[in-house]
Amino acid sequence: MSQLLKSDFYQRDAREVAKDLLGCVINREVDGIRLRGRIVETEAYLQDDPACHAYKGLTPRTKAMFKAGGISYVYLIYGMYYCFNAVTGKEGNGEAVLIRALEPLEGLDTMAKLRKTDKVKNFCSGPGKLCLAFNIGKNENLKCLESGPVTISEGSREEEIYTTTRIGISLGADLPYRYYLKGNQFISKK
DNA sequence: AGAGCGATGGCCT
DNA sequence: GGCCATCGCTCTA
Repeated sequence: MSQLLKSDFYQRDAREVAKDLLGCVINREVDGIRLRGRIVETEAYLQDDPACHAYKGLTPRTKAMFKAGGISYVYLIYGMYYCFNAVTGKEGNGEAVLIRALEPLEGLDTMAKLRKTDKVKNFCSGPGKLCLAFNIGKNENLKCLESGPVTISEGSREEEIYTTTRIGISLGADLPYRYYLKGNQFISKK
């Protein structure tokens, strides 16, 4: 079993963490079954960035973002989907990395049930999809990424990193804060 | 392959 | 009351 990422990994600029998370592995247990997925697509959100939930300051929803890096920030979007973020930076900085897509590694049968599809490429190829596949919801908000219930461990990356603008936002749409692995089949969008 | 759109609920003004 | 860091279905081609 490879090493879990430590808090100092997360307590850096979200853009650096977003790139370094590519190739790392998310671990989760659902009904005694181990689920693992390799991170292949991320987006960085910074406090001085108008697309960031923390842009307007601390609110009940965004309090996780202002804590020290190394915990989760999970929120509900469009009334029906959750998005999973790794909080980054020092305490008091409102920033995080959105995990947008995973390459399924282990527990594919469970993912198929949770996603109600047999198409592996459709299991985790989007932020809402991967939360369904890993059964991540509001209970997983504000949790330590080293102790769980969701953890992230070191991985390997041989692919080149592509950098583009972020998906699904209007403000800050020109900022190049989206990162993904070149040629990977499990990203949400080219 | 791609555009359009409805579902659905919490947060914030 | 308006706005979403989305998804899957339908329609057109």
